[in-house]
Amino acid sequence: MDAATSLCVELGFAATTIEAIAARAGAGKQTIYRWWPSKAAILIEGVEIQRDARAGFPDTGDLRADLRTQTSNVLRLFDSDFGAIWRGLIAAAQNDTAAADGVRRILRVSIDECIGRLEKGVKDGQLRPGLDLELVVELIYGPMYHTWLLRTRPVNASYMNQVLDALAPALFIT
Amino acid sequence: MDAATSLCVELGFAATTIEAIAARAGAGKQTIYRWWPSKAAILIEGVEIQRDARAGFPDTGDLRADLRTQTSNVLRLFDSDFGAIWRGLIAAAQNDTAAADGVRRILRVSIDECIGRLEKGVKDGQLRPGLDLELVVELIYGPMYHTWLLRTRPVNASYMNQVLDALAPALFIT
Amino acid sequence: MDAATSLCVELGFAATTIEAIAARAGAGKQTIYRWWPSKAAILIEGVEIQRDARAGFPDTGDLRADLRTQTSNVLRLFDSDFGAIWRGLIAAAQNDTAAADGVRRILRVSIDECIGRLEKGVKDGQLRPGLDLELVVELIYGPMYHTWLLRTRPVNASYMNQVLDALAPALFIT
Amino acid sequence: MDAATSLCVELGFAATTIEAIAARAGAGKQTIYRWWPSKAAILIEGVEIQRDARAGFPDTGDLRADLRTQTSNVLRLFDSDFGAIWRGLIAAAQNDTAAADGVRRILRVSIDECIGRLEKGVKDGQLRPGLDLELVVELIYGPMYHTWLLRTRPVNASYMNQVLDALAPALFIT
DNA sequence: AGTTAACCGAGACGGTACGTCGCGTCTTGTT
DNA sequence: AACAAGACGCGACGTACCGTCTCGGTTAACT
Repeated sequence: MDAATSLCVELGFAATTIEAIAARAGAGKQTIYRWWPSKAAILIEGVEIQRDARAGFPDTGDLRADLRTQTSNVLRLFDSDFGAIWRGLIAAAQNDTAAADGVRRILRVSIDECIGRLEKGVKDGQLRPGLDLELVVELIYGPMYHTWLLRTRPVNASYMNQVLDALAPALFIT
Repeated sequence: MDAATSLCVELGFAATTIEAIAARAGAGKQTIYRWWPSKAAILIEGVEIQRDARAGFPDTGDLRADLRTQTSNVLRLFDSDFGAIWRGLIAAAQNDTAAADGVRRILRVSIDECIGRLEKGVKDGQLRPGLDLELVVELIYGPMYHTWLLRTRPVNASYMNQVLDALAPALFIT
Repeated sequence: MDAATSLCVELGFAATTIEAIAARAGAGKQTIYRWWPSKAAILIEGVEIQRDARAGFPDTGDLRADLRTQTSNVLRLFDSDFGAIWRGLIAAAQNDTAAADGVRRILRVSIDECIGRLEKGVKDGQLRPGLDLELVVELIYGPMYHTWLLRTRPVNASYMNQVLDALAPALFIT
Repeated sequence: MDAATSLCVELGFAATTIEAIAARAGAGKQTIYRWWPSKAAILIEGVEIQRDARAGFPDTGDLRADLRTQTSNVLRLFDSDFGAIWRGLIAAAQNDTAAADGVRRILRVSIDECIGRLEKGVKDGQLRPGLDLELVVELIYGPMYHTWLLRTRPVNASYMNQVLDALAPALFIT
């Protein structure tokens, strides 16, 4: 009954209760507990399913442009209903090991997709060789998450362009 | 009654209740509510007081070394009791505007301190001129928070050295 | 600050708090506690003062008529604001010895006034001699309080006339 | 959980809290609230159950003797644990409509039992015909409740004998 | 006239109980 | 057999008052 993610969108993560999810889903609480150990687990599964539906990393041959496209897509996602849920899950992960595992599992896939594209960039002679690509992902997405989670200033496409431009001398060839 | 931060350290942010804080502090619940609107507010005040006690940014004249020193100090802090509280506050900030304001207020000071040191670095000819220094802070601390909050891999001094080294071509002169 | 009896009238005895009395009286709570040990004590004093203002038992020479007049007056009192307070005090007296003393003190005066009139009735040859007059008071007022406190049916002047008529063979001479 | 009436006996009505009742009953507070709206409601139900267990009015054929027996029984009850609870309930009824309804409901049964016996007394030619029997009940029990609730003097069997003797000319034949 | 003490309003304090909410477990009746 | 429905023991919530306790500020009395 992932239609219960709707509650999370309507009321926010914190105000979403398992009781309400069960009621909204027309299910008994027990049934919920039979399938998921916690509220976070339900939403993680929801996110994973939705994620599988969404496709991978763009590849037009121009790495820098693709990174711009992809970060812009991610930001659009963060601005949508998904953003509220993702925020809540990251928050939950700070106090709940299981949630942290779920969050990490979700991120792993996205990071690996990104790393895959970066590897192609190296092959294409667009990305400096010898870089720890996991680190490159963090250099790019770190500022985004920092600004998005800590709300120090608005995060949008132009912000990410600034980030990518600033990182350019460190990452890209010519 | 900031000695109630001890509970947060012992039990974690989520398991810390205002009831327990009051009991530990030998105070009535009402007294707590008279002074702070929420658990987060108490801890934010505690963090701010402690922060005021701690000093500012190192300045040896060598910007890169100072950044290494400072990030290393911050990481040590994150590994200490403070880390658990800070984690909890950032989590709370995701679902609570007031907490978010407090977190932002705390961060602002640290960021401004960092920006101050970066400005000196520009004057000293160690940092590239023309950079948005707020952005530079995010380039440096973004990866740190990303990795620390999302727990994708361990964060330690050597990790931050990697980050600074990777950023070097983008930030530093020669 | 017996103007605080107004609160009792407005909100009922149970909902009247010493805090509210103090606020309404424009006094500090401490000042209230300096003068009275409890809410009941305040109201008892208020009742006593008001009682002293009201006069005694009617005496037209016709005992039966006087009893009708007096019971009717009492009932009118019970229907007024005083009734609500008196009800509350009697209730409080069930769980509070001090309140019980106050209630008994107030009643004593009224009962003695009634007994005084009854004694005159004996002298006048209207009341059977040899009766325990305290008991006679109870025979008359007992049904009234029973019906008023337990609310088994409406109490009004005609009810009291029935009571007096029914008691007549037991009390009055011809 | 009528075993919670024990608390009322031990501590008195006023000092009995729903919290303590729940604890003593080994139940959650919510469970108490699910079944009864207030402390008074619990005790009323307890009294009603106990009342159903106790039998009705004695009938030896001698009305006056039966009234003596019954009032004496009632007084013994008032002196027992039940007395404390009944006192508290009558007190509560003064400020609480629901409690008043409960008290009235309980009384109704007893009054009707008494009226039943009085009717037989009329048939047997022991009680004056033409009396409002409801009123007769009040003439008998009114003094008892008056004296018991207002504590103007001790109530005991000999007191009730005095009452019945005094009422005799008004009520009984020969 | 200046100082001092008593008393006051205001309201913070440590508590206790309130009535509500949601937890995770359990029982019951239905399909 | 799995399910919805929801009761259950529990624990924390945030609120209301309790009775006690400082606080300043204002009188009033007495040097």
